[in-house]
Amino acid sequence: MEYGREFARDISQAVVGRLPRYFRYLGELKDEGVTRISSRELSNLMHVTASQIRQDLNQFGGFGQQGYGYNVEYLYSEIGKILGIDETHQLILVGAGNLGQALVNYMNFQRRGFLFRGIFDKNPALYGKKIRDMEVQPMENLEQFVRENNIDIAVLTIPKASAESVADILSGCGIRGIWNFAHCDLNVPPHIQVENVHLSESLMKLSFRLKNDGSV
Amino acid sequence: MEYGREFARDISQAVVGRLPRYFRYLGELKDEGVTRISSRELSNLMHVTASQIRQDLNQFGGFGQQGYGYNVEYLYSEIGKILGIDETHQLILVGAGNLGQALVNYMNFQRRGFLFRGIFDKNPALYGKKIRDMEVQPMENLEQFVRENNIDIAVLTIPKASAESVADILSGCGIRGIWNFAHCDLNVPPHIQVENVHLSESLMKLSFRLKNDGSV
DNA sequence: TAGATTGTTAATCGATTAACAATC
DNA sequence: TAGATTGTTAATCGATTAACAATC
Repeated sequence: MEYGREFARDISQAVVGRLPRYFRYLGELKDEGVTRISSRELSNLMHVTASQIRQDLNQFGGFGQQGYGYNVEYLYSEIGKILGIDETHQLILVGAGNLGQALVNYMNFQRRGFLFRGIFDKNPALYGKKIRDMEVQPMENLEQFVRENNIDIAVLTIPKASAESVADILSGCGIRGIWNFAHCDLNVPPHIQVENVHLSESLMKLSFRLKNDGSV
Repeated sequence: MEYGREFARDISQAVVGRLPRYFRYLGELKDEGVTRISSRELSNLMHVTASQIRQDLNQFGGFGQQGYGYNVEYLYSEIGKILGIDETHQLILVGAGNLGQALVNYMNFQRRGFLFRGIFDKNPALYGKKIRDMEVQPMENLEQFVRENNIDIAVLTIPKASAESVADILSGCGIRGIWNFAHCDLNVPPHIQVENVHLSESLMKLSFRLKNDGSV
């Protein structure tokens, strides 16, 4: 089956947020050689209700079979398609600091078809530095590079001060999504998708729970 | 005002998830010298409803004043207390790979009172390596170090294969929270808080939106 | 005081769970 | 076929928004 625009407009963020986790569990089951699983078994494994699993999956179609359950390999592959990771994505890194370099060197993304094609930084001291077979380029090259290499996704690991202006440049040259690690929200046109990873906010949530839920 | 256990049990995750963002905006307003703000103004800035802001804040008390709005500095400081970042936290890093090293070198956490005290790895080649004035230690030292230094939070940047066993060790020696970057869910006793940062899942969500919401 | 804006209750909306008929 | 389990509708629950009286 093929997935795309037509139906997905009204998939709630709650559902989208759970899909990668289903994908992860199904991948592990597949690796363990499990061939079929019922929503009930999966619910025990994942600590969510079987109802929710069936409800979520049925947003995209009937992948199961009454009396049998779900074929693990098939469901895994279908969710992969829904998530769009049956296709490869072209990435660039903007901001070659510690975090940026760590992300580029992180092999797991490549395995899923997220391929880094270029690295940019405004610090001249880094120009030409090789990180994973790519040389850090000056920001001036950014626009042309994105156009010429059909880059889909820009990974933003720069200080918030410059994030907004870089996002503007990116928006203007055909990028489709921004994976934003800068500590700010980005204002971009609606056809550009932004996924934020706000690490300090994540740490603050943990801090809150330490203070409040901790040691009952 | 002091915050803590007694009331916070029933604060929903939705609210907790928004607190750090309020905190960020208020911090910026404070830095800009803004002294007061109404829920309506803040709502325009943050693109959420004024109702939600007032509703969220009133879970913790009445911080505003009718006819006036909220005092920025006061509200900022109160949310800081609610989040528990008026106190310092003692952290260790477990897993001194690229990502782990990047996190340790990231100064922003320190600014908020999250202080790295030790670094551990199971790779002997790294023992003694200095990262930000700390030497990488063998895993054997972990338990004693946590106890002796009153470590609150362990940052887990290790492969999923060893994550569960390390989480078990940590659970047993007085750690209170785990900031988990490993690609798996952790089974820990209920008094231990886990905050997951699943980077590949975040990237998959972006991929989904690229495929589905993209270019209307 | 009059105007503004909160704190809070009530109404709405959406997401989760339960139930069960359909069906493999 | 009988048993199991889905797909899907209906019921419940929780979160968001609207409204407004209280009050600075």
